[in-house]
Amino acid sequence: MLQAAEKAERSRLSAADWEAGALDLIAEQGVPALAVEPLARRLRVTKGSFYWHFATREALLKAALQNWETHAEEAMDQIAAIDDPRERLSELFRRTGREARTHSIYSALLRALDHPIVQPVMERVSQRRLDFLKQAYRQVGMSGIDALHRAQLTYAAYVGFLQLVLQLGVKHIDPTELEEYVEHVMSTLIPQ
Amino acid sequence: MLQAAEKAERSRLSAADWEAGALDLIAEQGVPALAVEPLARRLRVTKGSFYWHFATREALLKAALQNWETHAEEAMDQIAAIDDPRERLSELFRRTGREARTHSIYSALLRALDHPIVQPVMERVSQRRLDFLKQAYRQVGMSGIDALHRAQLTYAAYVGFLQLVLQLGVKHIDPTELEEYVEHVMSTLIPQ
DNA sequence: GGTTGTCAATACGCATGCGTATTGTGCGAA
DNA sequence: TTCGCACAATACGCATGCGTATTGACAACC
Repeated sequence: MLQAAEKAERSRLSAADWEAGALDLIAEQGVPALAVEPLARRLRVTKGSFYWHFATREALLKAALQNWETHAEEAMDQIAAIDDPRERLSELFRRTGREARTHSIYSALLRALDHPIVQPVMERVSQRRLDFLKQAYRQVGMSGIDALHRAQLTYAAYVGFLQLVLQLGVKHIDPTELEEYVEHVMSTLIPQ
Repeated sequence: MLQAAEKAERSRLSAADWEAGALDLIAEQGVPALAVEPLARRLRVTKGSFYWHFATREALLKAALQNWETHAEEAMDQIAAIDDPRERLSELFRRTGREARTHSIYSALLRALDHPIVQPVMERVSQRRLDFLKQAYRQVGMSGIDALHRAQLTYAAYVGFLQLVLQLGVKHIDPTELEEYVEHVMSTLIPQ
């Protein structure tokens, strides 16, 4: 993180710097907080220069989400490379507890699902993850319909977990407590 | 629903009318969409009269959330009256699929968890529901820590489900398909 | 039938955000 | 050295939202 801050040291900014700063803002304060003037202040310039890089605020949002989506897909591909489906699911669950930034952005995008630019991105990412889960559950022996439902249940649990922990702080992310929770989730959702 | 619209027929409005209209707006477009001037237009008056009833926009939000919280508690109390814990959990799950408006508001509030007025309300409601779930799981024979984790998992699944269905429309709320999903969730989360 | 209380309209001032237009500046290439 | 490109600052106009101040209207009550 702080990608934006470090670049801000340099005298001049590129489009990539603005995109990184946009993701920082989204992660910290959500999509509605991504506004041109506040972001410009953050990057120590005025908004006058922003419009050299992007036509509109929406263009920046689109570009930033594109970056994030690519990053999210790469992370998925890594896990998908694990052969044993049970091991793959475990790794997926465990990673959810870590990688704060990626999940911060995901959580922020969840809260902006009604936004016309955010929605198609989330639709694609969610569908990929659901397919991923469904396939894994099939490979551990569940029927098609059961695998689909279990995938939906798992994904819903993931989404709700993010919402509750990252936003509400229901539990204060005590690492060992989190680990125990993840173990419970795995033993409940992954058939033996 | 349409509580606001029907009242709008009358010549003069009360604070309760503004609160009902506020909840309508929140349900339909989320907390950020609750603004004085748009709401006034909706109610066919100008904002000049709003400030006779409420000191600030925040005061309206607070009052509206108070109403909702009371309503949510009453709904919970109804289910809590069911003796058999398994039956109680089933009823809870099944109701989630219905009652669109209550859950629309809940979903909207979820997306506004960072708002200082929304947060304490959601914290209370969430804690009550978690306690409710935990107690039910204990009564069907789970240990304290397992019951807690299962309650958290259940609640996260509920929250995620709302987010995905109401906002993303991952599945288009086909009633029979939904029923099957709920059955899967129950058989997965409620121990036999 | 006049007075009062209750709601509503109008008209402000202020802040923030978007997008545009114009001008300025520094660094690398010619 | 100078020219020009790539970024940046300044200064607009416009829209929307908050909150205030003032005046208006209508019904109930005396």
